Amino acid sequence: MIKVLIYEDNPQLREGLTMLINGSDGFEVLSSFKNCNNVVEEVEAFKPDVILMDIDMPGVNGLEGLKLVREIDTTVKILMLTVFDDNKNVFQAISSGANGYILKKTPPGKLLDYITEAQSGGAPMTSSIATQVLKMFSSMNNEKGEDYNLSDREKQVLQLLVDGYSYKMIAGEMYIAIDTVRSHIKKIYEKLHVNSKSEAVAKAFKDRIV
Amino acid sequence: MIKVLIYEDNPQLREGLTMLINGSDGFEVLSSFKNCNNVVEEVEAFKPDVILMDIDMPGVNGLEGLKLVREIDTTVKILMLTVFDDNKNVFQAISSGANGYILKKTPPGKLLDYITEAQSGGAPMTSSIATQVLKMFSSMNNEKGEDYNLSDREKQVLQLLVDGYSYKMIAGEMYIAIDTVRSHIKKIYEKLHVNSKSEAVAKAFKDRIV
DNA sequence: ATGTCAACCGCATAAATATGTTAAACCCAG
DNA sequence: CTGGGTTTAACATATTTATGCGGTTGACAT
Repeated sequence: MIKVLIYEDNPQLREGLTMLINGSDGFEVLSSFKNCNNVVEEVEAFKPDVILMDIDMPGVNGLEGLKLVREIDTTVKILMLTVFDDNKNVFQAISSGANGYILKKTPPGKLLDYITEAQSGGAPMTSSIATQVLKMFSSMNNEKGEDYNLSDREKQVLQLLVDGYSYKMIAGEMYIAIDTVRSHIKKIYEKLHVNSKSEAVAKAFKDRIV
Repeated sequence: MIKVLIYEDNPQLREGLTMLINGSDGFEVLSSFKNCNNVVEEVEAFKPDVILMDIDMPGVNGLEGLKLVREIDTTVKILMLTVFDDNKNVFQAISSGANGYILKKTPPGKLLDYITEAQSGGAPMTSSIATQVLKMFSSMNNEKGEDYNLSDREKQVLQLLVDGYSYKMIAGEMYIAIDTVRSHIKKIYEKLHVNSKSEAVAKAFKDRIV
């Protein structure tokens, strides 16, 4: 018997979900709520296996609720429910520890599958959500920005700058004169189109030069 | 009719997949190969809708094959097939632009669903894979290191430093005196245990304060 | 009421950085 | 062998940054 808790502000949908789940063998809705205002106490009291959590709710919304629950319980499975496959929310939810992310238009039969899947350690996702997740991932690693074609020596200097070295320390580290360090850095600034050390460092991080 | 190309070194499995797919309405296997040695030419010649790509193959393996195909065709759907839900490979594959990642133990019926799903823009994943993907994501964003408990104003100053502002510009932007900016920055340095602007910027990036 | 803390501001000085110009030595490709 | 890029280096100067000290105000908690 999978014990479910529901958070959903729309009364019709809340009732519909409750009936669907309660009417199916092996599932039981412990209770349902229209917001997350007391989510911590409720989860502690009911000890559910799976939580269905709407994203858009008045009061404490689903994303905040998710974080609150995760602070006190890292094992309960949490399925986020939403109408839109909105990039920002998806990212937020999965980095906060949601176990799955499904659209409300999911057919009832599928929903039960998803709950079961979540309960047994899976990560159910509507395929449009999964697509988003993959896109995020590949964009995170493919945007390696322009190639500023820094020379070897310049890359080395930039690396030391990023590590917090002063000109003097770089000169010492690289066995060259401080004026040479200046020369290199000026060249680096030209190539990166910046004009201060901290801008160069920031750019190095952003464009993953380091 | 969804046109499929198969790359799989095991002859039994290759034949099995071909028969399964060819024997189903709406699917057609254009051809199948035991490695990716000529993958570019083959994809260009057959113009498939979906490619089933095994990961472990002698010669050019599936991950390399994936990259090669993506260099010449960014629209064909590529489903990776594997025996293990190995973390490293999953990461590699999705950052190289795979559309889905499924285990070989997937039942035949499901496999056809997955192919259809991929063809229509979805991102089919076995649920164990999906779990991995979510885990990767949350681990990437939860390691935010210590909390340096910067005040609101200090965070704001740090943000502007990261954006490459000088003290003077920050003063202008925040409508405060430059000496106040100095005060804030000194406090920030204390809290972050650094003693230069660029170190602070680097730390801001590393610890995801920004 | 008293203490703490964030936020604000000023003055002074030393150190670091940014910018400019110039130039020798080297290697590589056309 | 000539032009281009890299690496090295020096000199000069203006600006920015780092650090020290000091201070007022207002909010908030004990």
